[in-house]
Amino acid sequence: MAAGSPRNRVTIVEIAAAAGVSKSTVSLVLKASESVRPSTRDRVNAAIRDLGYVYNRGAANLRRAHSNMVGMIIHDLINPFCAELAVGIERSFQAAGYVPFIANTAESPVRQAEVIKLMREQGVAGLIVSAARGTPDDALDGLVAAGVPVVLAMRRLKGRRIPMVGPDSRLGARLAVERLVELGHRRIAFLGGYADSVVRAERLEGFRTALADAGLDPAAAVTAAAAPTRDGGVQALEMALAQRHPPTGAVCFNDIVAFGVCLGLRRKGIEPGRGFAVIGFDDVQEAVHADPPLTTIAVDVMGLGERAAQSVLRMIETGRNTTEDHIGAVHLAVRESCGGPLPDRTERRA
Amino acid sequence: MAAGSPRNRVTIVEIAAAAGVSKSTVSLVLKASESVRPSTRDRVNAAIRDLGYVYNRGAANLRRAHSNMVGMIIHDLINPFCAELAVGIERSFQAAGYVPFIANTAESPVRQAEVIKLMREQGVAGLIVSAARGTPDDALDGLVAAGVPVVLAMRRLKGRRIPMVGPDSRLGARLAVERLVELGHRRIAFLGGYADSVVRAERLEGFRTALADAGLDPAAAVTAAAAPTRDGGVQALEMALAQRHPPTGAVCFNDIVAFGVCLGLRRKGIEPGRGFAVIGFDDVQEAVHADPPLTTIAVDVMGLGERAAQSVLRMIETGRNTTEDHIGAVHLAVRESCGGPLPDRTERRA
DNA sequence: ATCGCTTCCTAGAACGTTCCAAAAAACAAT
DNA sequence: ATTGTTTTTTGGAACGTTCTAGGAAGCGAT
Repeated sequence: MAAGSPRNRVTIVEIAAAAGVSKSTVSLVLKASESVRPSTRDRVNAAIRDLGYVYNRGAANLRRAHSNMVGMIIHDLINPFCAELAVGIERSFQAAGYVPFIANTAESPVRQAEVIKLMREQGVAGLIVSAARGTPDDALDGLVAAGVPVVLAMRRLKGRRIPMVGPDSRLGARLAVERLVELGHRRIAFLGGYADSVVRAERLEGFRTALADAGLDPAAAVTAAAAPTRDGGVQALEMALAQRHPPTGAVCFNDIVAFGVCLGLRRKGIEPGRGFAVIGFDDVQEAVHADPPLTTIAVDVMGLGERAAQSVLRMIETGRNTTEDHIGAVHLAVRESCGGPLPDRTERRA
Repeated sequence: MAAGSPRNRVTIVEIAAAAGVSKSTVSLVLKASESVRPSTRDRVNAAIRDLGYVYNRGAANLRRAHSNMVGMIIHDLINPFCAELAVGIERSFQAAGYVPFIANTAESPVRQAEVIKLMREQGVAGLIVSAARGTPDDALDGLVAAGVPVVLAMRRLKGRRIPMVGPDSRLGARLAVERLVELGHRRIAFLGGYADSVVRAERLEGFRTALADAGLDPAAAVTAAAAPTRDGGVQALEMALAQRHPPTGAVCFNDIVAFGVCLGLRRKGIEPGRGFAVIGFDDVQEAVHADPPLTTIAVDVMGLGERAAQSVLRMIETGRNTTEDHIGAVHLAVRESCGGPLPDRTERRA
């Protein structure tokens, strides 16, 4: 029967004794080896069931080349975009027979360093890191030097050849600008995101070149940095509207900022989508349910997560470190927050 | 210098050799023992730094009574409420020197069983489980029989004496009803949540007794079950409004449902807070930023998470299993979605 | 019977820590 | 110097697996 006295686990040797075989045989049964006679296998499995045996991975990892544990370090789990990313990654690892563990750093590089240390001590076979803001560029050097496969998500580390997966920020920003230009806007702002953010720099670059290509002056465009939060969106909007020639539409750093911008507009009596066009970035699940539904750059987060997981798995299995990035496709999901005609159905994701 | 050939880790013995001491001494230094002479300690630490030693918890756990790893199993990480809970729990464990790992089950009991098995194999010292919908009542029996400290979050398991932490659902629902009654509402609905949900049953019970205490007929009140999502909120609202005597206000299963209800109202040309009163439950971070800002039952998620972590830690440290529940305090956060006068400042959390 | 060949099973040495018991070193008091 | 006491240090046996090499059983052919 189940049980077993608490605090004294059943081991492989006890199973061996109960089944009348050696511990080696039990080990073979555990890894579903071909070369053990069916009758023996059944006897062992019965003992495993009867004694309530629990496999001890810690002990096993001591002998094996690498564990089956992988880690994902997320810079802000409360952010729905990150949560979706984490879940996408987790799913792929799970499917591949690895055990994924999530840790949150809440944008603290200090905390991140601790978590990385702990993951290493725990013996992770690979790691996906969505780096906290202000992460020093050498934060992962130890890990990489030790040969642990690492893939960065979203945020790059300067001067390091660590593979990275993320959406095509430049193209996304360009698509947003093109849409607004098409709708007749001439004064377009870029709102939100921390000024020191690498991702923001990329989106801003796409924004500016698209503006130039459309014959507009990038230097004249309002760009307001602010925290990538709803509050930040409100602030950025206020900054933008306080200009001499306020913009008539905005590309936002991400959806959360866009929500804030919509909120700020309403507070000023302006209806998003009618008096002012708003486009977000990411296409989080709420975007389609927002009021008004948010026009945004859809990035297929889950797909990005799967891709990151695949990269790590490949590195683990081949033992070789890729340096190849994966820039995910993006597309414009047209909804109501930017005005203009709508597509046939309000779409969601590719 | 850093490095060390990949795939061949530095061990305690090598540190010992480098520092000219025995491995026992290195072990003592690692656990910051008092009884090692400072000069020796420094020598060892220098060797640790120079050789790039990484502690191997797997090996250590083999000898020790229990590991320092704790697990949290969350039924839906994409749900902001759950994410906030997870982060709160994580923080407490971290502060106590334990290593918390998050796993998401996406409401799948099958997945949950796998995850629990993996956590056990990994040798967790304790576990916090926010059970997936449809979890069989015996899902944790093995864990409990083996003496692993477990605390349930939010959802109880029938017929088991496993401690649980969660908000005071009955009181919360009552506070919401009392508010609406105070504002003059007579036909109040309860919207959203799966019909088979234990949490919903509790909230519904509080809703009904409060209604009865206010002299209203609980049996006459509309209660519409639906998925606890924005879409579910929209559906539940439609059901409610289709009644012969439609309600004039609603207590919602949670904030997400409430957001859906607000959305549905707008689509019908009704302004939440003016034509129809909406009260949510949980007070997720978005509630205060929603449009209109959501009146809701604030539950202090982070506090709940901390409390859950404390319980597990106590069980780990004392080796005894509590069976004591913790029902967290709740209070009404009055904002605009229910109409009526506002407090001085739009508040957030206790 | 003995020999080869499979097929199935096993002893025992790892793996990197912790911890007990006891040795060695350091110091203080004679 | 010797002794006693306290402070430091150490050998070596665990812990629960995996894995290599080889042993035992079974079986058909000589």
